[in-house]
Amino acid sequence: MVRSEKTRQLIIEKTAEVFNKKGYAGTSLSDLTAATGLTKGSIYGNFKNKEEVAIEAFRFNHRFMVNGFQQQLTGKETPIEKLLAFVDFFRDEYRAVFDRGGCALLNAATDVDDMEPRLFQEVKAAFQDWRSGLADIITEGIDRQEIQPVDARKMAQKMIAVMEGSILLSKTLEEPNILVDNMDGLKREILHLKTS
Amino acid sequence: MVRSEKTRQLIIEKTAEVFNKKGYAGTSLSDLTAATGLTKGSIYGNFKNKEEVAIEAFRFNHRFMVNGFQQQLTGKETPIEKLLAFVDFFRDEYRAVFDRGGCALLNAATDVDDMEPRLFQEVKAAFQDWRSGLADIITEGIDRQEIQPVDARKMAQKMIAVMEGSILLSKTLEEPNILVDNMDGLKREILHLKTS
DNA sequence: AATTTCATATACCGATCGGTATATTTGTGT
DNA sequence: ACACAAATATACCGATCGGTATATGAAATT
Repeated sequence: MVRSEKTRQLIIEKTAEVFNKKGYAGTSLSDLTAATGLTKGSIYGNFKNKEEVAIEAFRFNHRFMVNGFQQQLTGKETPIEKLLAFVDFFRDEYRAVFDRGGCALLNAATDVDDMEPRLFQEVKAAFQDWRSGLADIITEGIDRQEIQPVDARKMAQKMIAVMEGSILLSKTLEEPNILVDNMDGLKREILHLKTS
Repeated sequence: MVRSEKTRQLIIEKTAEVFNKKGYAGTSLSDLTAATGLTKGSIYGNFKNKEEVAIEAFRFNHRFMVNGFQQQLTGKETPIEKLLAFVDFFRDEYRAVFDRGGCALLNAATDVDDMEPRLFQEVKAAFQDWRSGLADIITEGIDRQEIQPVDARKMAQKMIAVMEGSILLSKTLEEPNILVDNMDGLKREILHLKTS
């Protein structure tokens, strides 16, 4: 990796958490220089503007979560197991998520207004991908006759809503148990989908 | 109402939507003067600083939702009916909520970092009140033997999570049906709590 | 109607904002 | 060792930030 690419990655990694915690408008360029130890000149030598840094930072934060999902998914064979793995990521890794400022999708979705359309599209696409991924797993389970014939997309949307809403409430009230309890409830709901 | 008090109310009413849409850091004083048609001098004659305007704006936005709940609750007698009324507020009035920038609690909770501790405490208290209110209704239902003996607080937390998460997803994907579907699902869940 | 009081507008403050032109440094190939 | 290229730092830009002192205006008191 050439020098510039290394610096670019450093900037993304170091600023991702700041953007996630303080939001786009709330993060200034001096926040970025403070977080990276670099100067404005160096940042603008590697990025077109603040928005581009924010987009890459969001992608990094999103990838962090996707990687967490992937890790929980390793070895899981059945669709039911896979669905439970998503829920377990938040249930078991909430500390890592909270320490980084919470779910990047939740934060970015509320933070971004119409002033940053590119970032908004990123967030929207991320949610759509997540929904598709979950729906595909559910559909596979239905095809395999391991899951009752439900509306896969609707079930996926409900799961995302419970997960995101629980993160919000749990983090705001500073009560991790809310997340744990709700994730346990969601897992029970998933298990009830099994064809018995 | 004296003149100053009227102006104060005008500022709160006109800026509440701006704060809800653009967030605390994203809302500048020129946004406030533009929204009100007043000048900085007038605003600072009625408020100590920007934070104080933001706090009152949040209270206004919060009250807007509480009023909506109250309206849906009028005439509802049984605990089950009351719980359904909360869900129906979002199900049926989502357009009003979305037009104002979404749920004020959701927005403020993610928007506010540790830089605005007073505003954060407001949001936290609002969530706690909401949870208490719902839990009290559920407890009443259990006492009346109209609702199965569940953990009232946990059920309340789950309801809030589903409602908030659904608003987030529905608004971000610009698909109102997500909210409608999830609220219908939540209502079914509530009805299943009935002692049959 | 004159006076006083209180609210709003004007004009300005230093600081910081996002961004850029240019100088300096760093690493690399010869 | 030297020259070149690429990357980072310095110094600066106009604009806007949140906030304030003061002037102007409108309402209420007498």
